[in-house]
Amino acid sequence: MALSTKPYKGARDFYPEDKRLQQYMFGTWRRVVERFGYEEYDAPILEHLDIYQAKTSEEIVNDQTYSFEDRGGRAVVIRPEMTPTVSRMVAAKRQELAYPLRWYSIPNLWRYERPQRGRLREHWQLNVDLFGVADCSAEVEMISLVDAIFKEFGAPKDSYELRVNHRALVDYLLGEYLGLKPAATRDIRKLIDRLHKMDRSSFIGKVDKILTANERQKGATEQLLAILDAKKLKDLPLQAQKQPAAQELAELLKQLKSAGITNVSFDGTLMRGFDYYNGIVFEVFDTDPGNNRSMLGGGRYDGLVGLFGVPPVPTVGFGWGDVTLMNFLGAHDLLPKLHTTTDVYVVLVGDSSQGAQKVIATLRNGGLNVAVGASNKKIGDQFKIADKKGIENVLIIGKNELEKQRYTLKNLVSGQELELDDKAIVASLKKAAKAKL
RNA sequence: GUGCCUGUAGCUUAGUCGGUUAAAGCGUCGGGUUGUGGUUCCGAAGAUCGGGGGUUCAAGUCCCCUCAGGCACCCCA
Repeated sequence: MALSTKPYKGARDFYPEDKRLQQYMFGTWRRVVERFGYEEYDAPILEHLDIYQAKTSEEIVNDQTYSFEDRGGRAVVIRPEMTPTVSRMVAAKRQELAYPLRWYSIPNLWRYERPQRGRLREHWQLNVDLFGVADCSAEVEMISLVDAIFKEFGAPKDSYELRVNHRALVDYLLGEYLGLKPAATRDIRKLIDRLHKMDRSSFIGKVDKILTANERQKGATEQLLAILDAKKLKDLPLQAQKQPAAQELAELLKQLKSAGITNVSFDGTLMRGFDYYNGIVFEVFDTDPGNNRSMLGGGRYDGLVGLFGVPPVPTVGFGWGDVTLMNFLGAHDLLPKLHTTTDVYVVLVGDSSQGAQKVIATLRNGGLNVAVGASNKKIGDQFKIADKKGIENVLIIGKNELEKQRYTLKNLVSGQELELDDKAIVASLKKAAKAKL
């Protein structure tokens, strides 16, 4: 029986052309995030199980992690998300770090689940966190940063939508305003999270099952629907609008507006799955109907660092998956044409290999990326290989060239051929490379 | 974990009511006289039709099982 050539289920091989795209995406992420003053960190892919048990989400920890016992009997997990890890790192150096702390990472994460569109078992995720800012200027920065990344990818404003909500506002509305008990609040919150996947009547049916007869009689169902239908903060009940959480959201929207970010709106149905969020939460949706899941999400989690036995640090962060980003870029025709990093392919004619070494070294010392063809192949074949690899320039080195110390440089795109000495080749190719940028 | 759908050359697919040696495009490889690719022309290789069982004179085609993949749910990036 032959071995399978497929990669592990839900994971991807990255052939050079795939890797090129990945590096484009990661490079764009890095560039913008660093423009906002964020610094890159990293951590091991394995973590202790218990750092997720505290605050992630029950289902992820129990059913969706790759977890095992190591040879020393320790409960180990392949990280399913980065937030607990970075919180652990901050907690470990809680006293010596200079706040606010701006950190980012692009880790690969694993979750054991059935793969489908926009969701694999292994994915890479841009994680950006701002530690030490308690007011909503942190959220303003975070969302501005997200918006700047979209612009850097060339995304038009109508291709994505930012939505915001506030955990404390949700708690107030469900708890104090509607008067629901904590257990019912939690169930309703989970139900709201799935609201857009069902029709209104089945949603109402499920709400009625959670509510007590007394609550239903008092009109809690209708009140809940009215809240969820709110398109703006001003559509909410007056008492709710006076809540600090609502005022914080209003402040956030106001500041984003003056930053020129207008495709952001309040969405009372936005919940987010992780239990650790305690303040403003936000998500970005692709407006293409083919990608109807949230592309990235985040929010405030002030309590997580404190779980490691140090004073808490107010924190806002988000995660953005490479799979959802790739689907987005594809749907909106934003994938760039990417080329090999090799500048020139040397075609050796006959027995010229030894004589060509000096020229090749000169090109490489001059900063060019040079791949060398096999001299036992026919010239036409070497050209074909260069062309297939997408290498734009071919340098022919044979007897004639070595005698004259001038070599034939051919551009495969334009078809133009030049006879130049080694210094002139370096200058010419460097100039061409520069013009491309 | 639950449900639905799909498996035919490396890839994308055609294959009639079950009927002889399973077809095409792309790709790959070779060639169109020995120092020029991409375009073009000629040619070749490449498929036990995912696997196993069954029905039948006859199965790529029908039935069952199984494996793999996709989609949806759950959850989430």
